[in-house]
Amino acid sequence: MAAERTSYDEKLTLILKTAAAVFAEKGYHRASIRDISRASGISLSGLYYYFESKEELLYLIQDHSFGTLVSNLKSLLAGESDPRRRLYLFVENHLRFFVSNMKEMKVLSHESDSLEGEYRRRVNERKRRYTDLCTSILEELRAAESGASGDPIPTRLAVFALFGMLNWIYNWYRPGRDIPIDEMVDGMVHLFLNGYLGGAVPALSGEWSGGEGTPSIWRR
Amino acid sequence: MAAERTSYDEKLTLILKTAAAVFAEKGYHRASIRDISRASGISLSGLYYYFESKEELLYLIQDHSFGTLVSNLKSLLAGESDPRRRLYLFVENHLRFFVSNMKEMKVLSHESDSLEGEYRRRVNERKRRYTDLCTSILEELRAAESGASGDPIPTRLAVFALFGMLNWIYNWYRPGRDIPIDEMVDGMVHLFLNGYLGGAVPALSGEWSGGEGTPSIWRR
Amino acid sequence: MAAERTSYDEKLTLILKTAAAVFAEKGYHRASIRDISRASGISLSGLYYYFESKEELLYLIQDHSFGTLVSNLKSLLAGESDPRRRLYLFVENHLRFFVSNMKEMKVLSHESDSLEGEYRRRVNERKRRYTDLCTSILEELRAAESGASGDPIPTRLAVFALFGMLNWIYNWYRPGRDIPIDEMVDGMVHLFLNGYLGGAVPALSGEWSGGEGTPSIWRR
Amino acid sequence: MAAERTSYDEKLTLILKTAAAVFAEKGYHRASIRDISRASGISLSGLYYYFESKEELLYLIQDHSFGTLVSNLKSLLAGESDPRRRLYLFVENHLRFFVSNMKEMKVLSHESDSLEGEYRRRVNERKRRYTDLCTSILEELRAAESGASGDPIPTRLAVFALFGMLNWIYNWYRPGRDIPIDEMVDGMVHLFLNGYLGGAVPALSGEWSGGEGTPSIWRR
DNA sequence: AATGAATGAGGGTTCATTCAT
DNA sequence: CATGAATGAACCCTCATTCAT
Repeated sequence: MAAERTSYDEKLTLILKTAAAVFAEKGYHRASIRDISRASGISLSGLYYYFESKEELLYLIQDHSFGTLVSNLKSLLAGESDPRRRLYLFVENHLRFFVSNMKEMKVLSHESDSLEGEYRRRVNERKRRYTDLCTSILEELRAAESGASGDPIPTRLAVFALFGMLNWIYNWYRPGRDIPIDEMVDGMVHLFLNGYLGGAVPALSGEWSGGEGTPSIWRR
Repeated sequence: MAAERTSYDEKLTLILKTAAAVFAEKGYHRASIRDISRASGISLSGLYYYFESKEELLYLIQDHSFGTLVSNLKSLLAGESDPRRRLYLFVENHLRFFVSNMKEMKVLSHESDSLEGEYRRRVNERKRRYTDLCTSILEELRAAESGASGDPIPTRLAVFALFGMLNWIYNWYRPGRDIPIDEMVDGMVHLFLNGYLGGAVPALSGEWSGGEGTPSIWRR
Repeated sequence: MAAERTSYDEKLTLILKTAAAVFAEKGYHRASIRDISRASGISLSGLYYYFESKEELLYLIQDHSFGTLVSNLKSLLAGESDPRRRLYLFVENHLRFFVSNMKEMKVLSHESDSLEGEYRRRVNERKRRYTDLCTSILEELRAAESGASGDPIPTRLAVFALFGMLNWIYNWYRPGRDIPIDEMVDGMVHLFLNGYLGGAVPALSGEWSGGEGTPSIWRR
Repeated sequence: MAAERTSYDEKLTLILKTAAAVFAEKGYHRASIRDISRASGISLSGLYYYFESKEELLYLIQDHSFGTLVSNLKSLLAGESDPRRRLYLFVENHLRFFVSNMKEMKVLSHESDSLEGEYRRRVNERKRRYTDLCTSILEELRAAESGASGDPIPTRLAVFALFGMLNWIYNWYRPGRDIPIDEMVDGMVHLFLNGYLGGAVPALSGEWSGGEGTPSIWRR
C-alpha cells in the first residue's frame, strides 16, 4: 500500500546530479537541455518545472555543491585550532569532496565564467569567502611557524597555487586508477606545507634573459 | 608603387590572435564565427579561406601556442644540465609565456576537451611530450638530491600539482595588478621545490573520519 | 457557522473579469493562461474547472459582454419610438457600457478574429443582430427626416462609420483625463446626426488624380 | 545574357508584403516566422538576413506604410490651402491608401500595441505627427467656417471620431463587394464635415437615467 | 582572395492542456 | 473543487557552413 513515489526533492536532486554529469561531460555551453532530458528520462518541458532557465540550473548545481563543501568544512574545523591540522582538514575536505563529487566539482571549477549577473555574483561571493578562509589559515600558519627565513612567499600567490594544485585534479585524477585519496591528500599537504613554510630556495632568478618574455609569433 | 599589402601569413596570424581573444573571452563553444568576423573585420565567409572549420581554428591556436611554448623551452634548456636550474627554466618559460600570451594559454588550458578526433590526438600528443619532459626533470631532481627522507611524493602527483599551480593562474593573475612575473616565478619555484624535496611532514593523516568522504546531498 | 464561501458564479465572474483585463492588456494570443492564473490567484489547472479551453474563455467574455450590452439596450429602447431618441439611446448605451467595461469591450472590439468555428459563429450572430438593430434605427431616422437633399449616404457606410467612431475609443479615451462621458455622448450623437442627416456637401470629389490610388512601394 | 536576378531591395519588399499579409490574416502574435517562411518561399533562417527579429519585421512594415502614407499626403496637400479641400484630400489619401494596402493598414491599425520600446516610440511619434496634422486641419476648418452655433464639438473628440470612422474599415470594407472608394470617400467626408460643422443637435441629453452608467454583471 | 546571401539543424523556452490525487 | 506535476508541439532565434560570384 505504501506507494514508492519519488518526491519533488528527490527528483530535483536527480536532475541536478544528471545535469552535473552532462555539463561535466560536454561542458555547459555545448550541453543542451535536451541532453539532460534524455539522460534523466524527464521530458524537455517537464524539466522546466524544476528550474527556470539553463543558467539557473547551472547556478543550482554550483550553489548546492559549494554549500555542501563549505558546510562540511565548517563542521570539521569547528573544534580544531592547530593551524597545521586546520590546513590538513581544509585540503582533505576539498579533495575528498572533489573526488566524491567529481562531476559537480568539475562544473564548479571549469564553468566559473558561465554564470552572469546575480547568479554569478552569488557564487563568486561564496568563492570569496572560501578563499578568505583558506587565506586566514595560511596566515595563522605563518604566524605560528617562526622559523621562516628569507623572503616569504606572498600569501595571495600561495593561496592560488594551492587552489590550482587542488582544482586541477579534474584534469588528471582518475579514481581507482590513480593513487588512493588518502595518499593524494598526504602528498598535497606535504608538498604545499614544506613549500610554503620551508627555507629559502637558493637564488636562481635574475639570470634568465627574460626581457619581455619569450618571443613568439603572437607578439608581433 | 610598392603597395603595402598584408600577406597571407600576417592575416592568418591576425585571425588566430583575434580568435584566441574571442575564445578566451566567451569560451570556445559560446563564441561564434560571427564574433570572430566582427572582431577581426573580416567577413564571415572570408574567414573560411584561412581555416576549414571552427574546430580547426581552435586546433591552429592550440597547436601554434604549444609549438612556440615548447620550442622556446627547448632552446632554453639546450645548454643546461643542472636539474634545479632546468626546473627553474621550465617554470619560468611556462609562466612568462603564459602571461605574455594569456588569451592563447587560457584557451589551451581551458578548452582541452573541445577538440575531437585527430585534432585532439595531436594536441594531446604534444601535451604528453611536454608532461614527459617535466616528469623527467622532476626525476633527475630527485635523483640528484639524496637527502629526501620518508615517503617521497609520487612523481605523477607532483607533476600535476605543478601544472595545476602554473595553469591555474588564468583564473586569478592580473598583469599589472598582481606581483611582477619575476616574483611569481621565484615564488612558484620556491614553493614547489621545497615542497617536492623538503623533509617529511609530521604525520597527520589517518585520523580523519572520512570513509567514503563527506556526506552530501549528492550522494543520496 | 454560516461560512462565507464564494459561490461558483462569483468565482466564474472573477475569472472572466480578470481574464478580460489580461486579454485587454496583452492581447488574447499573447496572454497566457498562466498570466490569468497569476492575476486571479487560482491555480493553473484549477481554472480549467470553469472553462474548457482558452478559446471558450474568450468566448465567455465576449458573449457575456455582448449579452449585457444588448439586454441593457433592449430595456432602454422598450418604450421609445422617436428615431432621434432611439439613436441617442443607442449611442449612449454603447458608450456608457464601453467606458464602464473598457477591458471587456476592448476584447470584444479587438479580438473579433480570435475566435473560430462555433464560438465565432455565435458571437458574429450577436454582432449581426446588433448591427441590424442599428441599421434599422438609421433607416427609421432617414424615413422620418424628409429634408435630406442630394445623394444620401449609403446606410451600410453610415452604420460602420458610426461603429468605427464608437468602438475606436479604446484607442484614445482615458476616463478621468478626457471629457466626461455625457459630453462624449452628446458630441458623438451631434457629429453623427448632423453628418448623416445634414445637407449635401459641396462637390469636391472627382478632381483628385487618384486612378488606382496612391502609388506606393507596396504596389510594385 | 541579362540575368533576371532579384535584388536585395526587391526581396526585402517581397518579404514585407508577404509578412504584412500573414500578420493581417492571423494577427501578429499568432503568426509565426515559419508562416512567413512558407508564404514567401524563403527559408526560416534566410529571413533573418533581412531583419533581426520578428518585432523589427513588424516595425519595418508599420514604418514603411506610415512613411508612404504621410509622404503621399504631404505632396497632395502641398499646393492646397482651402481647409475643406485639405480635409477632403486628407480623407481621400487615407482611405485610398488604406484600401490599396489593406493588409499593411490593418497591421498598422490593429497591432499598435504589439511593438515595444524604441520601435513603439518611433511609430507612435509618426502617429502623433499625423494626428497633429489632422487636428490642425480641423482647427483651420472651424476658424474658416464662422457659422457654427451652439457648443462646438471638442476637437480631440472630432479627430478621433474621424480616425475611428476611417480606420474601422478593415473590419467591414470588402473591395469589389462594397461601394467604390470614390463613393466611400465622398460619404465619409460628407458625414464628417456636416457633423463637425453642422448646427447644434436638438438637446436630448440629460434625460437618460444614467448615473454610473449601465449596471452590469461586470460592475460588482 | 573575398563576400553577400542562403540554409538545415538545433538551441532555449513557453504554451495550452491533462490527469492522478 | 483544486492542485502539482508533467508533456508534445510549437515558438523565435542562432549557428557553422556553403556557394555563386
